[in-house]
Amino acid sequence: MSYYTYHIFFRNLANPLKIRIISELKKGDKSVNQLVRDIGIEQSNISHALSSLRCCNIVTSKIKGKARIYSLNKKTILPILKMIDKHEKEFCKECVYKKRK
Amino acid sequence: MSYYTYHIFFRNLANPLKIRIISELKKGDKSVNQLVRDIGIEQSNISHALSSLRCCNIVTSKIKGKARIYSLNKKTILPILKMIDKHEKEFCKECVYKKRK
DNA sequence: AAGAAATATGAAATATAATTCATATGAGTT
DNA sequence: AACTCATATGAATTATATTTCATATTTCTT
Repeated sequence: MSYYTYHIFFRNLANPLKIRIISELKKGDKSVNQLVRDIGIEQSNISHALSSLRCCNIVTSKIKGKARIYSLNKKTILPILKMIDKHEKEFCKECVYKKRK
Repeated sequence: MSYYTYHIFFRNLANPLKIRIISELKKGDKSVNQLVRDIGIEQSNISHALSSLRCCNIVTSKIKGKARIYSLNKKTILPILKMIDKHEKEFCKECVYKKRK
């Protein structure tokens, strides 16, 4: 696969807001407004983030009335995040960066 | 796990040069100079990238004579990259971004 | 069809990350 | 200890990504 593809995909996971959105969508499907409320970040910002997640099929969406409901592509994303958790436990017991923030 | 941790980890995979390095190290362990030659990017640039990969334990290193030999942490990285390949085949048959570059 | 609610989009401003260049450090050699 | 080769590091520059703000679309409601 091209380096560019990885780049585009992982850029989404390298962004705290996008990870935050993913984490909200783990709990269940949500509209943009619900995400705005739950995360406390302004709407256009959330929309931009969603559009980037959508373009890699990390999330999908469907229209419901006036709203657009977003769902997480759990099949791909959950195992990847789980792997990183495992990696961290195994290899990053006392990494420096864990101390920040 | 903290959003910050994901951020730090995935930033490495969201960078074409770092992915390039990972891809070289798949083939086998290499010194900095070997990477410089094989990738054709200047030394300090490679070193900066390696330092960032090292800090997440995506690569490890050991000294051998004057050189420092880098190895890929295959246990974590190979399955993750494989997953993305699979994700792309399954969900991104005609994504727009694939047309670029 | 006019208005309102929900979301998306574009462009400018800002923040963050990558690259470059000069130089430091460290390990082997003479 | 001085020299050389290999690598690392810091700071400035440059490139890239994110945020913000204004506004456009879309769909429902009346």
